[in-house]
Parts: sequence; structure tokens; C-alpha cells
Amino acid sequence: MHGEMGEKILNTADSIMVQHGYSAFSYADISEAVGIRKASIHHHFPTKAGLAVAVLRAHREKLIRSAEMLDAQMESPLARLQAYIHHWEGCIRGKTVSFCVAALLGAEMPSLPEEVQVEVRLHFKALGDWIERTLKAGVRKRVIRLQGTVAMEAQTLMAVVHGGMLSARALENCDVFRMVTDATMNRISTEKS
Amino acid sequence: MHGEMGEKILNTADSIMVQHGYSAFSYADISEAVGIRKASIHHHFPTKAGLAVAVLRAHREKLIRSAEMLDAQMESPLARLQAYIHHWEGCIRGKTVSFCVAALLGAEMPSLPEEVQVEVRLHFKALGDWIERTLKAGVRKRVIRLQGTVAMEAQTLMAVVHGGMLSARALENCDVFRMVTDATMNRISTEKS
DNA sequence: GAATCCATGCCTACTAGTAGGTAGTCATAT
DNA sequence: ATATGACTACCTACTAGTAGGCATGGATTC
Repeated sequence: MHGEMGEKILNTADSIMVQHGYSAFSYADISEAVGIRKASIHHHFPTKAGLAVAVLRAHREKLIRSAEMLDAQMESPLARLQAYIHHWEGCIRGKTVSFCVAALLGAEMPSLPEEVQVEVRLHFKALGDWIERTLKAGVRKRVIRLQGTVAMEAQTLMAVVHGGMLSARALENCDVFRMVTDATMNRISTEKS
Repeated sequence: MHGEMGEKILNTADSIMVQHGYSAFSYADISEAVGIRKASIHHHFPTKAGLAVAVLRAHREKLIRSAEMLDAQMESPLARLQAYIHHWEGCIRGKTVSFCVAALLGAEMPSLPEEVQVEVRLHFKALGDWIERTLKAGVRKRVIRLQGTVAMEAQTLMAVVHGGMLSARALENCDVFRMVTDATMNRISTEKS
């Protein structure tokens, strides 16, 4: 469906949106970054909202694919969650991708075109569902011990990850992300801290 | 320092920024909302960055003032934290102010003027410090029991609150905020859940 | 095999609208 | 008399999006 250039635009749009959000990124920014004229980007992605939707869809598909891979490759559900969190820690530390696009757009929700809002909602749903499934599996395998309901703990873990990202960005200090995620993972782990 | 109109502009800017963030709000929006011409707003607040700084400063002063009031009026540190969280639950539910301005701008950090970034950082610092102090007092009074270090737990609580706001906004479901904050408060409380 | 057709991809050049910000005028109130 | 606060009118820069031209290259047709 997309050509080589289409993909290049998509990736560039992703990395720009991660830095600046939806309203503060423009076709001109992408144009300069990929070395193509502004109008040519409209050829690949006619509207800004459509481009954002494409970016979010790709992001969600990547999330789902990665989750499936983790599920298949790692035995321990606890280790899978840890891998997910570790992935983001790496992203934040190697500051090129210092935030989750969907989470960022979640903050901008009220000023987003409806079609974009839908994709953001889908991401939060998909992520929450995977965490919940994984927590459940961890409880079954006795590597995870929860204090509240699974839904509660899944939403809490997601909130900690996103809130941790926010703090890391605001304080310009990646350690805070590790701190809060470590605390949370230690809490739900049945192993000794 | 500010006249009556200055305050009106400030409040309006606040509520618009809470909805749309920094880059997606304009002097024209405020102009329409307060019933004054665009140029007249520049008379009160010459630059957009300056206006944002003023909004954040007011917001932080209000936070500090409220925290001092809570500290003075409520005996239990646990109840103080609960009051803070309850305040936000009310804001989110009565959807007029559905987010913390400073937290929102924290997400936009990389595309913010430096002067604004400073204020955002100060807010995160101030909030984190108050939570940490309050947790410490709660531990002393044996109404709060922590598993990790105080700094860890303070940052975690802040992350849960901000992450919960994000989820509530993204999923358009305020209950998720109550869910994650309840879970967290129950966890650190020494009372029966 | 050559000529035609048509889609792809990029371009220049443009539009209407909005952004933040400025200059200068005028009324009011101290 | 001067400062305040509002105004009209304007500026430059940038926004998303459009129109139409030009090259390529792979099919189809004669």
C-alpha cells in the first residue's frame, strides 16, 4: 500500500510527533527532514489527521506484534512486563524517542480530530488489555502477586509507566522513570526485592 | 500587579491551556472568550510565553497555598493526600478542568520556550516535594506504610495521578482515575482496605 | 518493435486562513 | 498631564491544502 517514501514519511512523522505532539508539528517539518517538498507529502498523506492516524495505527500494530513476540519468547509473564518497561527505559535514555506517541496525543485529546482520537483510544485499550492478560498469566504462574483486582493493577501499571514518562520528560531526568517502574514491578513480583 | 482584566485573561488562558495545551491555544481564542480584542491581550501579556509562565506561576502558587491549608487543617497526612487526589477527581468529573496545566505542558516540554519549561519543572519539583513530606509525616504517624524509599513512593504516587489523568482523558472515562488512585492509596494506608 | 496510455511521484506556485506581535489612536481616570 | 487600557489596522511568518506541470516506467495496442 505504501511505497518506500511513504514509509520514510511515516517514520519521520512519528519521530517528530513524539517530540512535538499533534498541533505543534507541520508538513514543513517533515518536508525538511525527509528532503521532499511539502506538496509531495500531501501526495502520500492528503491530510494531517490521516497522517496521524497512519502513525498511530503503525504504532499500535508494532505494539501488538511486539507483545505477541514477547508472549511467545519469554516464559515468565513478569519478565515480559519487565521487557516492555525496559524497552521504554531505553527509548527515554537514548532520547531520540522519549515518549509514547499515543500517550502524548492522549494529553492533547480535546484538540484532536475525531478520527485521531479514535486511534488514541484504541491504543490505550490494546495496551491495557495486554497488561491485564499478562498480569493474569503471572498470577496463575505464581510469579506475580496482586493486591487489588487485575483490572485495577493493570490500569495502575499503565498509569505508572505513562506518569513516569511524563516526570522524566518534565524533570529532564530519566532515572525517575526507572525509579517508579522498579518500585511497581518489585511490588507485584513474588520474588524477593 | 495585575488588574481585574489581567486576572480574567489569566483565568481564561488557564482553562484554554488545560484543554488544548501550549501550542494549540492562541490569543484569538482568549480574545473571543473574554470579549476583548487580540491586541489588548498583548497589552496585558506581551508574549505568549510570558502568559504561559504567568499561568503556571499562579497554578503553582495555588498548589502551594492549598497544600499549606491542607497541612494546617487536616491532622492525618493520609487524609491530606486523599484530599489532594479527591480534588482532581472532582475536576476530572466536572469536566471543565480535566487536567493539570503543568502536567499537560510537561508532555509538550520539547516544543516549549525555555522560560515555560522552567516553570513546568518547578511545578513537578514542588508537587513531588509536598507528596514526599506528607508521606514522611504519614509514616511517622503510622497511618502510612511504605514498601520502597520515600522518594520512590512519592514519585510513584505522582506518576499514578498524572498517568491516571492521562488514561481518563484518553479513554474518556473518569472512573479509571479513581480506580488507580484508590488502589495506590489503599496500598500505602495502614487501615484495612 | 514502436507508439500510446496511464499511473506514480515529485515538483513549482498558489490559495485562504491563522499565528504572534506591533504601531499608533483615542478615551478615561487619577 | 500622564498613565492605563482599550481600540483599529496592520505586519510577517507560517498553516494545511490545492492546481497543474513534468518526468519516469510499465502495460497495452497496433
